[in-house]
Amino acid sequence: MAQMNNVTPLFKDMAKLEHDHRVACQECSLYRLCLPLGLHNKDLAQLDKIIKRSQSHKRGEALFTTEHAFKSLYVVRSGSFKTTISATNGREQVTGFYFPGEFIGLDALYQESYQSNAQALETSSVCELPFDSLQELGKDMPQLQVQLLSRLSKELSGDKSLMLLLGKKTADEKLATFLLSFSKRFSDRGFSATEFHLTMSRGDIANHLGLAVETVSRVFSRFQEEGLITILGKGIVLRDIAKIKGLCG
Amino acid sequence: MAQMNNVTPLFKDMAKLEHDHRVACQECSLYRLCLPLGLHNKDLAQLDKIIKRSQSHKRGEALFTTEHAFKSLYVVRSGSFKTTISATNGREQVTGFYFPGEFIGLDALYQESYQSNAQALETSSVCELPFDSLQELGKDMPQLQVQLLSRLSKELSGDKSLMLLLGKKTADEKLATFLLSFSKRFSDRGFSATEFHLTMSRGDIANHLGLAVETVSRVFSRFQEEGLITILGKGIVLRDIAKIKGLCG
DNA sequence: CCGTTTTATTGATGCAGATCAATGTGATTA
DNA sequence: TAATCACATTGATCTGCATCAATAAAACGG
Repeated sequence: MAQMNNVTPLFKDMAKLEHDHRVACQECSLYRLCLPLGLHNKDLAQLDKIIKRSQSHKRGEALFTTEHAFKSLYVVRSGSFKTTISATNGREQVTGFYFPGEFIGLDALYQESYQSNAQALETSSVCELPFDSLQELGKDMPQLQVQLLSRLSKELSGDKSLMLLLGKKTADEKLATFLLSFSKRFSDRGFSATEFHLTMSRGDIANHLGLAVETVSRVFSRFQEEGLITILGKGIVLRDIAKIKGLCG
Repeated sequence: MAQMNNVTPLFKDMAKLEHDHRVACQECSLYRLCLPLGLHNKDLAQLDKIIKRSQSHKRGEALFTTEHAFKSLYVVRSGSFKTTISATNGREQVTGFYFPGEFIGLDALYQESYQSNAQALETSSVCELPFDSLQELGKDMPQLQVQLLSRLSKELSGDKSLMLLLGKKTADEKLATFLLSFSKRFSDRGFSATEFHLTMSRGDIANHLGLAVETVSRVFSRFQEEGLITILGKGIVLRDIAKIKGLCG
């Protein structure tokens, strides 16, 4: 944990924080953001046993797709991922971005089949939770179930906000909201709330927010002219958070 | 159950199906769509004990709002509801419509506070599940937890599809998708897949799909001209499901 | 390191759907 | 059953953002 709180250099992003893949939950820097929160030591040890700590996934590599058989839930360990779903005609929607400590695959529980595709945005690693084992474990560990419910509920709540964003907000509001949401998530993880890297492409951002790439570029440029932010390629500095907040609608 | 499967008259909507508020889960016509599915008799009896079967809510009445203290989850028993969230500036987004057997309030679990407002669209009733009791019960009833997880996951999955709809679909595609989703939900409940009542206003539909009321009206009218549907006020007849499917994108 | 490809920016134009406006229709109440 | 009110339809106009087009600047592979 110390590891994370001490590191907030300019544009040092989370991918840099790779650590030993085998470190147990107790020692993991993500502990306080992650599933095991609130479990007793004994339970934690049991959970620890079923977790597979996978090798890293390279940028662009799929963690899973809707074609794969459902087997596991995943928690991001380092790096970042995006999830997408596709319409029959090939159009895609980026349904979410995922950072360390966040769950991927929760929408697969119902039907026990992946409903989306998950792809690494940079070199990233995950903790794999085989669903069978997790369910088995859950039978004698109500606290674990509660945690899972809580995670699902949190994502649900976030998705409802995204519906508001997609359905009712202007391009400016969408991007302001997007920037603040990232700011919050980075700062929750011990990083700067005002300076960070966007690990995804402008295309991914645009897609996620229901905009065209060109619009994202233009709005970012204008925000910069207006002194709200500074853009350095994928790096962003928030210069006036108050004003950005005012733009969220 | 018989009750529901036998009833598919033209435009007889679900509100008409009101039944004794005190009927137990075992005898409830919604059993096979509802939470208790898969519970043993003994567990079911226990669940039954904590459920409060509320009096009916009139059209427009709030089931809960974000102002209320979180206390319970709800399952629609008869009628229908909508949920909304509001932006700071007063704009609202209709985040969902809910029919018998469907859960309301799942996004409140995380934070244990209601994140949305729920309102009856017609005279409706619910089964109230006090969260404390539910959690208590869940400790010795893993199957119940699994059911809850499954419900949450289903809603999550639906919301992701809605993100695709809101972010990437045209007005025609949105409305075609909307009509088919309702067709499916009605037919799942033993009603006609081709003839049903829309219990919500055009405004609610428009809002939910990220459109203006006028657009909804216009597209419905054009769909009618093209022989896809027939409109009789709030009543809808789907005349060419295949073609409507083709329009969903 | 250079050539190639991908991604991002900036400008010019077009259009789907919003907004504005007027009228119609069905519900509710007295 | 008329009066009122909320909701729905239809037409005319406007606009935010998409799309098209042309560079520019990174990222990548050899």
